[in-house]
Amino acid sequence: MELVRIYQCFCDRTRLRILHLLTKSPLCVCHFQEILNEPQVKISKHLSYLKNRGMAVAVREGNWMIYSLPARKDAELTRNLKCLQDCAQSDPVFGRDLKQLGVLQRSSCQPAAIFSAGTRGRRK
Amino acid sequence: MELVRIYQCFCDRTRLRILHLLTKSPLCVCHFQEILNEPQVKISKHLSYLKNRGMAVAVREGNWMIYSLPARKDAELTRNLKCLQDCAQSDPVFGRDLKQLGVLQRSSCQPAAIFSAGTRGRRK
DNA sequence: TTGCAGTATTCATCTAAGGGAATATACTCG
DNA sequence: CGAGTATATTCCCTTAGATGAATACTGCAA
Repeated sequence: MELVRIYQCFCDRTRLRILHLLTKSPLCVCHFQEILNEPQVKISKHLSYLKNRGMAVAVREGNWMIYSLPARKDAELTRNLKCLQDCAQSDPVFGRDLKQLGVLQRSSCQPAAIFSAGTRGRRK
Repeated sequence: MELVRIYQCFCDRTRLRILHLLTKSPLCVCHFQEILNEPQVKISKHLSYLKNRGMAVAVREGNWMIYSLPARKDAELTRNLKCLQDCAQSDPVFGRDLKQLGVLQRSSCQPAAIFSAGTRGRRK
């Protein structure tokens, strides 16, 4: 029952915000810290949790660890991520996260891998 | 964050099977026992869990307690139940549950409320 | 090398949850 | 009423998970 593992990843508020952000862009740990305004250990552990369950992959870029969604997602995950994105539109928390994400992406330092892995975008 | 509550209900295998069955028909506790082949206490507790979180409602019909999905579901729940149904098609566990459900519905005793509340069907 | 930034891990604590045995409750029928 | 059926609850145990403080690790730059 693969599905249960997905929902286990979805069933924590912090992880849900992380996953939602990941549907938009790969991000490094410190970005999550800023956007979610949560301590480093908390973010790092939730990312580990996701990685251990195959819901996220990490690549190193210098000091940064860039997390993203797995390149190949099975149908169940794809469907549920889509559903999450739909649902997120009606919850202000996710809206605020996206807004913060925009601010960050427009700001100074950006590991190159974020853009090579994800959205096209200007380097700083 | 209403969404998290939904995923908390979804993140256990037994509950997921229960919810999936409920998308098809209201059912009483003993039906879940038979279909899922799990002990009464286990079923009963998971149903309580769902009820306490507004994911199920119960009405008494004589000795039976008939559980069903709430009549009014918000958009998030509706979307996720739909997603669950889609995903369920690719997992044999859910398929077997549905088959068992069919057997039960064709068999002898049926509390009236199951049909008044849910699928049209012949009373025994 | 040293120092530092970014990240991960360890240790400890607390709480929620899952599970089962036994018991209690609610209702029906005779 | 008493017996039986269906369901809920209590008690107990065990484990997973969430969190934070402190510490360790990793790679870069001077």
